Amino acid sequence: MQRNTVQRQAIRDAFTSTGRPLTPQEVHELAQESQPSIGMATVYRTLKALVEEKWLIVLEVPGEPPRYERAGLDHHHHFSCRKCGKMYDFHGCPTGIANLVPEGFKLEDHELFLYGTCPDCAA
Amino acid sequence: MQRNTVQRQAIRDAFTSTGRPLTPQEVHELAQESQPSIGMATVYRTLKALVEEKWLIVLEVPGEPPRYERAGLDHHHHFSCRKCGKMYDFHGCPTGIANLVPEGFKLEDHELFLYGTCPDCAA
DNA sequence: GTCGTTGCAAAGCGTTTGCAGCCTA
DNA sequence: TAGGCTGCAAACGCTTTGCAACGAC
Repeated sequence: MQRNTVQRQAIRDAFTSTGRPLTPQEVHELAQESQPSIGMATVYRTLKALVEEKWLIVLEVPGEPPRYERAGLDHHHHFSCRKCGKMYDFHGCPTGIANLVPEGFKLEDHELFLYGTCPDCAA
Repeated sequence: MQRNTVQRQAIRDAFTSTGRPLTPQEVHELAQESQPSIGMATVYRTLKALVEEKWLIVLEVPGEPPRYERAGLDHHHHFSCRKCGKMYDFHGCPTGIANLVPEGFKLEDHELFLYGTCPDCAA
């Protein structure tokens, strides 16, 4: 990512203005608001480049297309609301994860997804 | 699923003999051991049918193709080996998951994925 | 014999890549 | 001006679907 083009600025703006994890589709639609002729290939190439330079990270979600969000957040997990589909960050980890793996398995990392209802939808 | 064909029996055998979650690819390879001419289309169609009749359930994994495993198992989670890509079940849950969610969120379910090295690959 | 099932090939669908022209530095 | 970047279209990998032949009941 050596040159600062209007397409790349439009993609970065999509993240800074929304402040939530976005799918490539969402990025494309948001970027088209300022750059109507931008193509999906550019979106994918730019997302990949922004991940490589650690401006974005990939958020893989079970059963959904990958989302991208701003890098630099602390270790956290995600809560997915089953009513509105929005995804929220939460901090902290359950204790004793290391004790769960059977003999012989070497644990390196973990990923926890919580599902339920968010405050907005519970009201 | 009205007729019991040799192809369907081969697919069911793949699950009963391995006892772990399988990708469509793995199912195809295992089924080919007894039915070499079986096609991927049949695998996909049969997996879909077995899910509909609740003999299998779909296991969606972040960043990986979906896997299928026997329905009716106890509550459990999954360990994914980063070397060979195989997925294993393990039982038990970390404690205190309910305490992680912020005020106002209603927790209904959770999914935990562990990543590391399996005993076969650690050797 | 019926008609559910199969294998093949083609079609979809989201993502990646090749390429000629564009435009930033 | 050089060469990184873009848009288009073709290629790709995985999954689904159309269809004629097959075979379980």
